[in-house]
Amino acid sequence: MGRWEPGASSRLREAALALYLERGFEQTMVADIAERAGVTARTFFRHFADKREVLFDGASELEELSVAALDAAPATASALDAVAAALDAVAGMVGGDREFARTRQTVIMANADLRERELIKLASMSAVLADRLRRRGIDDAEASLATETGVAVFRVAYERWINATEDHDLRDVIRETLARLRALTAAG
Amino acid sequence: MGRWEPGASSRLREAALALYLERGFEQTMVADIAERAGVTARTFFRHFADKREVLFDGASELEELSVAALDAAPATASALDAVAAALDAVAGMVGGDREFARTRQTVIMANADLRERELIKLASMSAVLADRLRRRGIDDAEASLATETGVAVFRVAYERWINATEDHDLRDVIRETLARLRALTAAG
DNA sequence: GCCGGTGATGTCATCAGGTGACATCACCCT
DNA sequence: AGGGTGATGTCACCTGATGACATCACCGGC
Repeated sequence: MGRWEPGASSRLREAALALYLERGFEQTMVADIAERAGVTARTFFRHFADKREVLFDGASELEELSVAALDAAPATASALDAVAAALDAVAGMVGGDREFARTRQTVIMANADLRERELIKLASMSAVLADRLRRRGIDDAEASLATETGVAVFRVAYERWINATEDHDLRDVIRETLARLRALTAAG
Repeated sequence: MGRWEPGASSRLREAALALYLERGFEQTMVADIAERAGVTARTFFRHFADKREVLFDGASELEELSVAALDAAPATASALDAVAAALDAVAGMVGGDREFARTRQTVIMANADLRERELIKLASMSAVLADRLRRRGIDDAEASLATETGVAVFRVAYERWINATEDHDLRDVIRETLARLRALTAAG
C-alpha cells in the first residue's frame, strides 16, 4: 500500500511485547517501540489506541467468536450451558499456544494498568454475551449473572491452565472448573 | 498541621465528583479540580495517586472490612458462605446512601478508564479474600473460584440495587442473587 | 517567649502519553 | 500522464504525572 515496509502493525506488536517483557511495561516508551519497528511514535498511535491496547487487540475477534458460539447453542440449552459453549470457543482460540499465553500473562500481571485492561476486556465480553442471552428471552439479571459467573470460571481456569505443570487442554480445565463451581454452590 | 484550610482531601474529592458529573471525567482537568478545592494541581497528586483514584480511595477500608467479616465467619462455614459474609459486610457499608451510589455510578459508567479502575478494585478484593480462604485450608482453585463468583454476584446485585425503582436493602438483593446463582448452577 | 523540627503546601522544571493538522510520497486506477 | 488514495512523517500542543527544592504555620522543648 505504501512506500514503506508492510506489516507495521505486526512489527509494532512484536516489538512492544518484546520490550515489555525485557524491561517492563512502564519502562518501555512508545518511541522505543516505534523505533524498533521502524516507524514513528505517531504511527504507533494510528495502529493502537494506546500503549496497552497493543496486547489486547485480538479481543474483538474473540468477542465475535464467543457470540457466534453462544448463538449456535441450542435453544433448549440453559443459560449457563450457552455461556459454557461460548467459553469453549474462546478456549479453543486462546488455548492453542500455552507458551505464548504464559509470556503474555507474565507481562500483564507485572503491571496494574495492563491488569485493568485485561479485566475490562473480559467484562466487555460478559456484557455482550449477556445481551445475547437476553435476546433469547432470558431474564435480565439472570443473563448478567450467567455471563459474569462464566467469566469468573474462565478466569480461574485460565490461571490454572497457565500455571499447571502439565499441559492440559484449556477446554477441559474450564469444564472441570465449572463442575467445581456446581459443587461449590450446591454445598451451601 | 498547616497554615491552610484543613480538609484538602475531602474538598478535592467533592470538587472532583462534582466536576466529573457536570462535564465528564475526560473534560475535567486536574487543574480545575485543584482550583475549585483551593489548592494547586501538585497538591492533588499528593492526596490521590491519579485522577481516577479520587473516586476509589475508600476501597482499602472496604477491603479490610470484608477481610474482617470473612475471618469472623465460623470455621464450619462453606467457602461460599464465608464469602457471602464478606459481601454482606461490604453491602452494609456501601449500601447506605443509594442516591450517592447512583451518582457515583453514573460518573464511573460514563468513562472506560473509570470502569477499569472499578473492576480492578473488585478484583483486588477478590484476590485478598481468596488468600484468606486459603489460610483456612481451602484448596487454591476453590478459593479463587469462590471469591470470583462472589464478586460476580456482588456486581450483578449492586447494579440491580442501583437501578431498581424501589429502595431495597442491598444485602437482601445480594442474598436473592446468590440464591439465583444456586438455582442457575443446579439447573444445568 | 524564643527556636528548631515537622509536615503540608507552593513553585518550577521536566517527561511521557496522546491528539490534531498538514505535508509527503508510493501505489493504483483511469 | 495525472489524479485519487492511504499510510506515514513532521510539527505543535495539551494534559497527566513526578522529582527537587523552597516556604511557612504549627508544635514541642528549652
